[in-house]
Amino acid sequence: MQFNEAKNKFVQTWGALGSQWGINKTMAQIHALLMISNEPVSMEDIMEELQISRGNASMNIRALMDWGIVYKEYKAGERREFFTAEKDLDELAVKISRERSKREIKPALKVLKEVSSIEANQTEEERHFVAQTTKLYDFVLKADNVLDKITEYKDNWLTKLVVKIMK
Amino acid sequence: MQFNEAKNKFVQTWGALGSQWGINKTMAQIHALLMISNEPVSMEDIMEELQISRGNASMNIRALMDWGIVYKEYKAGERREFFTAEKDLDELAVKISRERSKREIKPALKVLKEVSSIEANQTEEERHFVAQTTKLYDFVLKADNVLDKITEYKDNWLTKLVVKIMK
DNA sequence: TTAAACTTTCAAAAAAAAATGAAAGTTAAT
DNA sequence: ATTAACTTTCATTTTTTTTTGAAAGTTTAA
Repeated sequence: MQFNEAKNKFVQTWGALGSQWGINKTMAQIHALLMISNEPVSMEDIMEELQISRGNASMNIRALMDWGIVYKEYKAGERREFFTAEKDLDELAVKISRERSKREIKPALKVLKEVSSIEANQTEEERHFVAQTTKLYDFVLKADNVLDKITEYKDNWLTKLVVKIMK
Repeated sequence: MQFNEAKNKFVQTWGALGSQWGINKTMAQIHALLMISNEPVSMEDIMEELQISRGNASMNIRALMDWGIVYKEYKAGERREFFTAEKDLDELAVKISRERSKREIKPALKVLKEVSSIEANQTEEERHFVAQTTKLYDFVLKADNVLDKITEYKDNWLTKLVVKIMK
């Protein structure tokens, strides 16, 4: 396989994986592109490489920066902006975990707490609802905390986790 | 909050959470509905409760069964089919992990292995590509293995994990 | 201060994903 | 073997999500 073919395949695959996990394809592709680039890339180059419009590029780069996994860089004597991705994978995974927890898990937990706290003990149906949503709340809360603890190790959290599990 | 309001809120929230993680809304909503139901539910009832068409209900129930988290049940003397969800949360999480690993992670790993194995050491750009995709392959493989190990505990894996991490 | 070089925004268009519903298929009781 | 009761399929429609591109906004150099 040639370099260009491999590069393209990687970008496409990362994009598809993103979609499957609820991240828009272009956003994942831009991230892929920056991940494998050894130097900062301009918006122009991203547009060119992925064949996307300026608006699309701008919005998705912004989204990646909001996630904290892409950084803006300036080159001396250059007017335009360049972008780089967080290349440390431990750090990348930590940031993605934290964001998803904040944006999606925490709000869901809030709702689970609410709905599991209703006064409803009249019917078997209602009792089951409360029991099940309570279990779910406990489970999700615990999972969220575990994730938090794991990613607190920061450097090499994955390796440290492997060690803990194997012992 | 009333029971019906809470039930509705839970179903909507579970549906939204599904979307954010790449699972179609209706599929997640059907799952939510079955999770909180204390007895098997007919397709008719699912359609009625979620206000969806027969085709939509049928296809998404099928998808949930393919995931192994919803089961078909027969009631004595009843012609039509009823459905129940896997209600054990440890088991549910294990099944979802296994499926996502099989469907998404494993194929991605295959591609990562391919693209990181190209003979490309001419330019700095090519060397960086190989280095980065190799790191990514190692990382994803390790993460996938960790997930596998954790879910092998089966019963109470989450609690057991908490214990391991705290020690 | 002007203007050129660049970025962002957002209404409209396009593309992708999901839902519908009627026809085809299946099952099981008589 | 027939038919009523039910489920599945899939071409078409609808909805949702994503993308475009032109106008507005911003920044910096002269």
